[in-house]
Amino acid sequence: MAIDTRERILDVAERLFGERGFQATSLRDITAEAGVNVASVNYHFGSKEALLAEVLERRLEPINERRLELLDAVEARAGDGPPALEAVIRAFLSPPFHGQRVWGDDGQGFFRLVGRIHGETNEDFRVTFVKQFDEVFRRFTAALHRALPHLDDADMSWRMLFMVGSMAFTMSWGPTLVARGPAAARDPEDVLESLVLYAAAGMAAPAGAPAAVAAAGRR
Amino acid sequence: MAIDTRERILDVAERLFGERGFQATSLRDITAEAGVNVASVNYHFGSKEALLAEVLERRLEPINERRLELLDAVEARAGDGPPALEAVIRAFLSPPFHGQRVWGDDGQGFFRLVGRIHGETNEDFRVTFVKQFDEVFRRFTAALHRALPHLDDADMSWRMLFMVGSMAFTMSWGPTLVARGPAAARDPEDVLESLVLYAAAGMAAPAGAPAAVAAAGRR
DNA sequence: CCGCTGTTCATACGTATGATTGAAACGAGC
DNA sequence: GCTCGTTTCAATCATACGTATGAACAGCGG
Repeated sequence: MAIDTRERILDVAERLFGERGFQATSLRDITAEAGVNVASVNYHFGSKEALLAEVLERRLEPINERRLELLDAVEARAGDGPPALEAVIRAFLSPPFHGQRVWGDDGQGFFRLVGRIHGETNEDFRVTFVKQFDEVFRRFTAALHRALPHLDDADMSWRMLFMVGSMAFTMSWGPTLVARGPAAARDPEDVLESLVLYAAAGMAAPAGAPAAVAAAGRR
Repeated sequence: MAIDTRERILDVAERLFGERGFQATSLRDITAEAGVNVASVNYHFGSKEALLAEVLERRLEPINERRLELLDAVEARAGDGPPALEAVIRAFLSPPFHGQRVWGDDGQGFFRLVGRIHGETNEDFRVTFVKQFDEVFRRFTAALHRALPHLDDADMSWRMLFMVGSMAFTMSWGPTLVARGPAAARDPEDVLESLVLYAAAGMAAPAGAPAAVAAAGRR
């Protein structure tokens, strides 16, 4: 049995949090499925919230590292000129799609959890969660600004939100879509490609006019 | 006091579900804040889940109705030709943004709830939730297919998922972004406009090639 | 063989939850 | 002003939760 209690807990927690959500998963569900004692979670992690934090960090850290690596490469390739938009976006979007079963009909685990986490937990946790992405966001915002000089700060913020939204939503609902798939079953790699094309086109769209102007000129 | 217990419960529930999430909000929180008895929820709605369903339906129904109305108008205007892409997308995206305070620094209520709901609750609830959109999805899928004949079914499904993701995410995180706003404070109408432009450009992006081909031709 | 350290265990604590009950209060219609 | 269906209420139910406790256990250096 006891290969590594800690690891077993993390694995099961990742899967269950992903399948049912954080609040809806009890420590007893986790420990029962992992074949360990209830107390072991608090022994190893301190609390349920701390367990969640660790589950996320275990995966997020390498992902964000990889994002920065890829961005470094893209920027190096671009030299002094603006980086290639599609390449920047691919650097941001691809890491979560790699290195793990993304939507095996069972687990999905982390993939789905990340999608889920965006909507869940309290405001405090959101802040903590966002902190993990601080550097990533700064770097990518700067790179995108160079690639898309026609966007002001506000436009850029919103469009990045749109992009992350598509990604998060795909993670959360992708498995559902694939399962009940209306002809949508596809390789994760293809979906990633689709997402990159979509985001790149959206990002590159002409800057929005203020509402008043847009309303006047709309039709 | 008792203007209408039912309505008071719905209002408070909408706000609290939006602020804290479904699971994290207890019936006692709701009833205390609404100034009604705990038992009244079960009396009027039957269960906590049924309350959530009613909260959603109360807002979603008019929104989806409005979507279809707008789509009717767009299609009528197009006659036999393909409908205007941007107009179709605006018909889909605009209704949730209208007719309510969208991100007053307090409430937000429903707006945020809708964003939240996508990540929460169990798989069963998701199915029920999706059902409400059956007709809307069918109609809009068809319209988009006419506007974008170069997309196959799979592409279309995924891109609609991307679009909905941007929308849901904007609803969920928009208030946070605006509050802690890095220069992003903007009129909801402007954000909607931004979102429409982004989605229209993304939707109209060239069809994705299968991964193998894309990988070969990527660089 | 001891005692130490890190881990696992069964079990219990206090609290909070969603739901239910049966009686009280209300209010429209006769 | 009484009646009867509807609505509200305080009180209670069983259950589930996250966490805490203290004993048992294993491995190992001495």
